[in-house]
Amino acid sequence: MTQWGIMGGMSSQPLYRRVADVLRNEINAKAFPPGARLPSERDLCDRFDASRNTVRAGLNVLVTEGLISASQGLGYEVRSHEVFNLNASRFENLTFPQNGDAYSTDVTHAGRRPHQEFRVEMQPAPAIVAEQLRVPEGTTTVLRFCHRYVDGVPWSTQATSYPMWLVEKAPRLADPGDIAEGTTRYLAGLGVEQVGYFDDISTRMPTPDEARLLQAGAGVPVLVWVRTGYSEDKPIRCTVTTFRGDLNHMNYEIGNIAAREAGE
Amino acid sequence: MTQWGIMGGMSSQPLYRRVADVLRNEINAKAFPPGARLPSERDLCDRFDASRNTVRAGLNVLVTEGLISASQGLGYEVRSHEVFNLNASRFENLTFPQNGDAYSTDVTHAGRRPHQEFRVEMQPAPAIVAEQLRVPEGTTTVLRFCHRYVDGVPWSTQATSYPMWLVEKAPRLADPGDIAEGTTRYLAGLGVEQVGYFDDISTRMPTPDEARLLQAGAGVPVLVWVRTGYSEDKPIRCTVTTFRGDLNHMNYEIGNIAAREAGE
DNA sequence: TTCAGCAGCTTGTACCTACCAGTTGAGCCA
DNA sequence: TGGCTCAACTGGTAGGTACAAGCTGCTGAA
Repeated sequence: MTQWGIMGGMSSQPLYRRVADVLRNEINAKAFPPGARLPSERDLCDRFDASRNTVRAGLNVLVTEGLISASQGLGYEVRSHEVFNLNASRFENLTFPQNGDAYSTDVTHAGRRPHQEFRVEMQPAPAIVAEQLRVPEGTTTVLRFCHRYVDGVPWSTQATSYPMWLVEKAPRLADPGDIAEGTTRYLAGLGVEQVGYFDDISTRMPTPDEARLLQAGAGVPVLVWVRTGYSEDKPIRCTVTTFRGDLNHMNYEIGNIAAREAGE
Repeated sequence: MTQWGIMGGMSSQPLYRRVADVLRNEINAKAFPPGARLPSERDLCDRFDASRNTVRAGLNVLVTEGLISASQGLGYEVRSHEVFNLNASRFENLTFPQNGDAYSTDVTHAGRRPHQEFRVEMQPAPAIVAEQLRVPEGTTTVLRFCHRYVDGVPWSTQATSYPMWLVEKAPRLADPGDIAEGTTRYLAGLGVEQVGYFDDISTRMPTPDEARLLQAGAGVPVLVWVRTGYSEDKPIRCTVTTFRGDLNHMNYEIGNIAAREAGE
């Protein structure tokens, strides 16, 4: 048996790291293509002449990196990524608002099946939202929640807050269920026109709640997209969207990129 | 001693998860504020009546979530986040190009100390870049690398690829070192004007190399920002920037948000 | 007074065992 | 044939041990 801490001499890396490195290289070299299963922990123990704990530590590195996922009874599987591109600068185009909501048309257009669940609540505004809407923290706002799925897979969760002064003008915001023509259109019909947005994009590891909702395994970060919509004189809404980072990219088009479309 | 698998009865959660949950709540409730040190593993063993392995498994959950970081000999510390906002829609403003490079002015403006290291190489274009520049994969391009620091902390790595036809027109692109007036200006002076951008933003866990370069501990995802610049008729450059996700947000301003600036 | 070195703390790596729990397929019985 | 059980795999959780290695402060010698 290998003695502790003596190390092969040729390598100063800890054993569990070497396990991770070797497997990572094999995965990247497509020796284990996406969807393939790795050998079992016990097999890897034999191969690397290491204990099960050490092999597990190595595999855990790859799980944390989002390269593989583990399931009890089945083994370790190489993750595959099929990303969805969200064009955020065209998403709710100011000059050409679509009928209905932008998400459904976008997903359907990509040949995939959208599904969404709505929920409406009145809640005190969290700090980040309050700051964007320029109301005191804790002020009541109307929150429209939305869980979105693509082909049955949880895709994103969205929560839009509207300040109370706007809800008084536009009472249907507080109705449960979707607003068929789209909220942007509904508000425009009432004389409240969105003339601009401010977007803030960040990333972090999901909270346990988010990981459960989005079915994001360990090693999958989330993209957090905060969009604040403005009328001529003040902010009118703040939408916080949380995406699974392994499934989504965000795109922005700035200026004239006619050359891009021409070439495609 | 607690017998294996029998569980306290009141809780079906594994012990290591309860350890993680309790500590996470205490951290979020500021019982351990950012920068504070957690009790040592041995102390936590006593507190939770668990083995060191189990406590370590619980702490590892929080490390993976990016909430805490560990250092040998010192203990576990609660991470603090001071984020830097990068205004990507103003960053290289098409109508008001700044003198010098945008990053330095942006960072200096925030009252912080910028530092960057340049490197120039000729390399075959990787698949993603080749697709954006619309040249065959593996075609030689000029790559300008840049490692950026803020207050001495590694902040981002940037790699800009220029197609060879452009380098023939603009030979200084292949010179080592910075281009003082900014590459955008230099190119504009040669009649190659950038009229638009396409941005692609994604997130993932860093590769081991990236984690080393950015000094990103476990549980810190990276933001990957791919900006392709277009002239009137074709793509002229592709910049891939990799940020530490815990230190950076990206902002976009779309349409008229005069109301935002007015209120600040 | 200064500083080298050690004691005593911390986490890191590595090994062992034992048992729980999910998945699958072989094989038996109705 | 259909359906059930069970054995044999998979990873998940939990306990233990030992020693390596990084950090800090005390202590004693120069």
